[in-house]
Amino acid sequence: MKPVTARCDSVWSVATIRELARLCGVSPATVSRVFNNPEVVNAKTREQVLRTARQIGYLPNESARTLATKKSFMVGLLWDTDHRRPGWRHPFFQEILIGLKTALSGRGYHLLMLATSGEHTDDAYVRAARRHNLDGVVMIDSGTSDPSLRHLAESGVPCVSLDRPVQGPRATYVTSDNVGGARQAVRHLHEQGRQAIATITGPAHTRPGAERLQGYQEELALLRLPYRPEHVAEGDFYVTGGEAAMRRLLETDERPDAVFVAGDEMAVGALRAIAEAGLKVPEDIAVVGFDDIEVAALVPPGLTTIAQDKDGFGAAAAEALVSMINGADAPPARILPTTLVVRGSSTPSI
Amino acid sequence: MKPVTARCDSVWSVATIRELARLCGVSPATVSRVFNNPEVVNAKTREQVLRTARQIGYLPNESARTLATKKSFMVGLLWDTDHRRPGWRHPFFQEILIGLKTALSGRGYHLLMLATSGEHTDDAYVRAARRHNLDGVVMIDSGTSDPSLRHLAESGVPCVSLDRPVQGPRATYVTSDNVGGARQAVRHLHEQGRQAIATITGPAHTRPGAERLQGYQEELALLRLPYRPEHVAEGDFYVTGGEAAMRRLLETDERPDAVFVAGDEMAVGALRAIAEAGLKVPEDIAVVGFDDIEVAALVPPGLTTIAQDKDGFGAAAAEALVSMINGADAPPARILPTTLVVRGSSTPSI
DNA sequence: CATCTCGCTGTAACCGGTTTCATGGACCGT
DNA sequence: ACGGTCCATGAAACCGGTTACAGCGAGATG
Repeated sequence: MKPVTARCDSVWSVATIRELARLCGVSPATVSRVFNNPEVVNAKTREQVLRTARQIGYLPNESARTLATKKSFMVGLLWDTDHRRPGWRHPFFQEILIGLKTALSGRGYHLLMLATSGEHTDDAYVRAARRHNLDGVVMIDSGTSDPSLRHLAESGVPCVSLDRPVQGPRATYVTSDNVGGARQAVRHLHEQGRQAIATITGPAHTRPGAERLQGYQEELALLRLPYRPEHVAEGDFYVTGGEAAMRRLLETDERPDAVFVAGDEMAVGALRAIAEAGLKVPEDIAVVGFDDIEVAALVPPGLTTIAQDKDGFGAAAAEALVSMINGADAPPARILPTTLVVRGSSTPSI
Repeated sequence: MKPVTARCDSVWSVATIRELARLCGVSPATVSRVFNNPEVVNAKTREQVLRTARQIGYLPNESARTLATKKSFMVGLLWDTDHRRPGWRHPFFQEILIGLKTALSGRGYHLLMLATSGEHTDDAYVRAARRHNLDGVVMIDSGTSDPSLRHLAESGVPCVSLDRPVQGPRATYVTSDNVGGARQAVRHLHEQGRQAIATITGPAHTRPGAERLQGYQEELALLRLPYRPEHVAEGDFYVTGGEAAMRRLLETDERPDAVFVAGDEMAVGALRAIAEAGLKVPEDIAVVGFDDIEVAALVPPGLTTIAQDKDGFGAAAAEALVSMINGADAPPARILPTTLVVRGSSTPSI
């Protein structure tokens, strides 16, 4: 017997359905119908049941309900915030989370942030998800081992992944138009008269990192600007990585006069490195970030950035998930458009 | 019949305990024991059951388990992120959330972010919490109506509230030493030679708002500095409120040479208002914030601030909760110490 | 009046676990 | 050979809902 086991003799969930039924002089089945199919039960009985239920504070037990119906009205969030992998302990996802919660909440679904209960195996999350009869799953940073996740996605559970493609009968993903956004950024810098446009990328193995680099390259080509490998520095999506990457860029033979940074956190680091080098933004170097997280607006001179539709992420994820839960096939991936937000870091006029 | 109801014919939760039992030629009871009291079952049978379980991918159904044991290993998060009340859609709580999740996760508890399922009554959260056999509850911004929350707290469910006192047999709260922190801030400003120290407070009806004001007043008195009501401006804990409040302070007859701002978000707004007025930080006005959220380090010239122990919040909340879940009485409130973090906004030397 | 329909309700099985209690056998000492 | 422990296990009730199916009475129809 585990010593941890608790004694919880509280008034937690008082009345059962049978008790309520007895008080009303009806059968449990009728009470159940009052709550699930109100229209099939006689108006008079229905009222009486509802009244009595209110009086004794009856609340249906969701575990029992889930057991019987196999619907939990819970959506799992697979998000490694701890251990080894840096995960995405990133402000962007924190900002998304609330939107996601709100969107799901509005559709009647709870959001379960799963624990791995100590067992740090690769599929701990997946196992936890399956145990709980989750109606669906949202995955943030599916850095979690691909095999087990694929297993999850392929098992038919509705899955929505953020920023990373998944395959499965009921799986889809939502992401921003990273390529297009990067191109917007480069084009904007070019329109400001910049010629030597460098970039700081995310880790190459991440999807957004790769796509934003691709957009950068595409737009350079389109604008017939030369592509210089030494003007590409890889960061880590965080401030320090951006700072380090910027320093490297500043040491190159031909110093860039603009830099597209594939994440606002890194852009803040870049700003810092530039200031440290005694250079001015935007006069000496223009900077454009990506994400439009809160700091972007707050850090002087104001960070021009490619805004991701953060509320859109949550909304799109919730919508796709719920439609699949209701039996629809997996909708195509949602690629959310990005918006250029011009602030002081790219144009002197502001 | 609701049209929303879904068809989920997937391989979700395949095998039942009886099936596994049959395959092993034992009774369901034995299988159950293998997972819950491994030591009481014969080593040989145990191994065989475990092996077979692995083979067929058996996973116990948590709903059934919860139904039988009344333990869900889930902790509810009561957090109004949406509707009317501005709630605390605040970066500080986003930063805390991850710590909380991690701390609970490490102790084997899942975190359930409850939906109010459309019914925007005051006790929607409370009702939702009770239905789910939650082992405990964490409340962020208990702006949710006091009566229903009190009901919850008094019903014996382990409750931990953040930043707001609660009463109940199994209820406690964790908060920062707001009074002490505010005093640190004022003292620090005084040590920098400032004499006219103003303050921007949080909304008066919030606990942290009130306490930080109190600390400000106490320390002024201790330092024998005059208390001027016109040097107290109320903000809303967000950037815009801080900005507006600062403008008001700048219009007062005797312009302050320092300001203690009861929240970093507001402090950023204050910095902006000061810059707008053509004044310099820290030369003309020194600024000290509260929270030490991420922006504090990033906004020039660096915001001196009173750091709250964000990881400590999550850890303390999880610890208190779990101890109560395990049957302990409510531990006394945890008042976390704050730390002065000196950056450029209060001292020219840095 | 017999029968058919329809609206409402009850009976009972079931969802998938846990747990109490009883039991059977092995082993021990006398 | 016998009674007493102890260990390992099984039978069955239970947790609190849902739901297929059957039944019943009232009103409509032939």
